[in-house]
Amino acid sequence: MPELPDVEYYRIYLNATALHKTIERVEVRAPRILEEVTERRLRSALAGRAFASTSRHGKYLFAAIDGDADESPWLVMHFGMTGRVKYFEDAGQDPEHDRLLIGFENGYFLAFVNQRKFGHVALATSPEAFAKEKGLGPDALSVGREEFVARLGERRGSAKATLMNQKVLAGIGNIYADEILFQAGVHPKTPVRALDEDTRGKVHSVMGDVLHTAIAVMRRHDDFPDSYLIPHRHEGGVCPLDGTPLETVKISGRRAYFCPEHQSYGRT
DNA sequence: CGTGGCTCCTGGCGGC
DNA sequence: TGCCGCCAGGAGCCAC
Repeated sequence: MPELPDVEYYRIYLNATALHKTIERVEVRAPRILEEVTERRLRSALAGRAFASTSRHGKYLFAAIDGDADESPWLVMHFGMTGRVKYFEDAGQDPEHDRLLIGFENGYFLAFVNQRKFGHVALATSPEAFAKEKGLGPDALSVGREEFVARLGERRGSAKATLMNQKVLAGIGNIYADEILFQAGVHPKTPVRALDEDTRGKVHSVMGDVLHTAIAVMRRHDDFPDSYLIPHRHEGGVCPLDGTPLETVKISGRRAYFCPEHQSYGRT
């Protein structure tokens, strides 16, 4: 699940559950999720401290660690293709695929759940420094139209591959790239260079609408509007506008769903 | 710089 | 039922 809207929802969830609670225990259940940090170091960075606030950049979730901060006062989480965070009280509620368990003094726990183990947990100096080191582009939710249009301008690849390139723009993955291009009326294989400025601006505004809507849908534990491509994004799915059968094509090794009637190359 | 292939993992599904 | 290959909301690495 974890593209920008999902991670933003997890961030809000952490704010509502795991802040300002002293950490007592840290248990790494799947060492391979640790990125450039040992269990020992993670434990010493967290034990006796508490999370003070959260932040997000693209698909990365950050939690600030309070106390006399050492050099790496931020916990970093990335979920890969599967995952979430879960706050719970009884050990019996420990979710499946719990790869990192943080126990608080109040008896509650926070689990980093990551079925496929493609996720990572790390420590960082700051979200900004981390994003810079990873070469991440600006966050898709806060990038302005000017910058968005300018960043696309330097590119040669397809619209979908470019939207999913975290170095161009951080936060968009396979599902939301499809949704954004559907709503913007752009065929996923359209070379970015073939998009005129109006169309790029349209993609930018649609992107903002889609991301905000997706976050709201998650907070309400609701479903996407039927006018969205997402509910129809499956084998045999049809365009919500007029029932045209959706088609698929591989881009960057991922399957792109699109409507052959409403998504075109060039102008829309 | 771009794309496609392969890889890391786990699990669900369809086909035989 | 059992086994097998394929696919899944990510991304790094490599060859071309």
